[in-house]
Amino acid sequence: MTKKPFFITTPIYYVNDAPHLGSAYTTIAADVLSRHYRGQNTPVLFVTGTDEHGKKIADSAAAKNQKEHIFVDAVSKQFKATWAALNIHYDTFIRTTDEVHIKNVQNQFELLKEKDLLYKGTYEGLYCVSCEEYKQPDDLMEGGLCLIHRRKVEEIKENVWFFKLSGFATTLKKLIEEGTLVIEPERRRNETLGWLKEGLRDLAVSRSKVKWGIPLPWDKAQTIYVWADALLNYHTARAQAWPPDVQIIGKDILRFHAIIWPALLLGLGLNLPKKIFAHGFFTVAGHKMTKTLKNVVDPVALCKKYGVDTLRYFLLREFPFGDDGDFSEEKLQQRYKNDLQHDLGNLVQRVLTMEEKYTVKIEPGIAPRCAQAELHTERLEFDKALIEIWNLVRGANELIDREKPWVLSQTDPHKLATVLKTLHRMLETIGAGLEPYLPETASRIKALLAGGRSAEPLFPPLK
RNA sequence: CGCGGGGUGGAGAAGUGGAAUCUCGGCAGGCUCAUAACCUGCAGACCGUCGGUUCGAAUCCGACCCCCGCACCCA
Repeated sequence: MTKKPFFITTPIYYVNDAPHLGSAYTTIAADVLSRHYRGQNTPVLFVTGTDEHGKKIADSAAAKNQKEHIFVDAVSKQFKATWAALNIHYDTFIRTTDEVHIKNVQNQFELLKEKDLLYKGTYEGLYCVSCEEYKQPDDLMEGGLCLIHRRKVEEIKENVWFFKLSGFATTLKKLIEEGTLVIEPERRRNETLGWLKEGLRDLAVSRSKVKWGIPLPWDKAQTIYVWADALLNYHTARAQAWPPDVQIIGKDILRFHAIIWPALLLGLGLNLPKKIFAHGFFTVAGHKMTKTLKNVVDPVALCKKYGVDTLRYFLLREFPFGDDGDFSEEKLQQRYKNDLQHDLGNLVQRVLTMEEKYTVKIEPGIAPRCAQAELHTERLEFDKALIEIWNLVRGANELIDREKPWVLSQTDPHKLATVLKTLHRMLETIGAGLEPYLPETASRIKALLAGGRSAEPLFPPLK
């Protein structure tokens, strides 16, 4: 019997623009987790992808004078290229324009209808004819003017299909409280329970005015609401791994994943994901990262400048996954200089140099694992896992200073060999522990320890 | 209004009843195997405010002040 793969998902990313640091953050975290499990010989299903329907995307395509499918092909490709640049090893890349996904969404909607969970109702809202979309009262200027077009929004009604979300509040609350559906960090769980306590409203799950989307099978004039379409991607990708073990999301989309998504699954009679983990957000040099501020950070550019592993390290080390934090290139450089270049890079260099200089030959061994780090990784405490590994790095540096191999080489060759062997093993442990986080560095360390030479230091000084 | 989170040395954080910890930065010293790296030590916080519980509170309780997020745009 084959073991059910450990099923990890990221959200599928909306392709109305190129990938940015935030999507990279989520995806790197998922990659680290899946590399960790693969390293334990646990089969993994790691799914990511792109969300390609909806009016915003039709608009973005139109702005470029492109057909929708041409546009989404291009951006989706860009996401794949970004993940390749970031060393992300996913198993499945789902696109919501995939034929198999469209079929699946339509089938699931048929099923919801059969189960009497959909009904036709009236959606009312403030509509801007120029934007062709509904506005929230908060999004409007005084006098009910659309911010973008400065024209008065209209109160309109349309007939759409509703999902009976309201009926699931009690069940969801129970499932979350008893821990069947785990939501982490705890504050996000509390937040979700708070929403449930306030009660749920039924959800409009079709749109009569959005053309670029999946048609409702029985009412082809309407398309399926993009979030319902998008959430079902996880089910399309399921393989033999249902349900997901961990679904990593950003805190902004908690409501969709902690409420709408499980309600849909309950409605469909499917098992719920075991855990939903909502991570925090970056500010950029203290400011919210938004397109209007033009401070959106391009992860690929950072990789080119500092190396993939530097970016992966910084993002996961700088602050706890789940908390908010701040990104700045200065901070990234600090981390590079202190942690990677000086602590780790220099340590590897000095140990290898001593082995060579004092002609001590050390056979490759089986490195003890860093169990503490692994435990933290499984809890998605990536920063703590890295701190554990760096405690080993620091420990090795301290050991060198304490034992003074350069003295031992004159006085006690036997002890010298023992000390260098200990250090060598420590580096093996460090290298292995780093594999999920810094895969490139880990394999370079491994090669160096096995006797390979390299002219290029692990982390050269920044220019 | 309400709900959720948060306010700890110059900066960023850990710490949920019992000698205030870590990293960066600053200062001083040591070492020479090493990528001007590494190691050691020092200075620096009355833990948002006020009040309470307790032998004892950053940690529990109450009030208040300030910051951030909150339903179909967004990792």
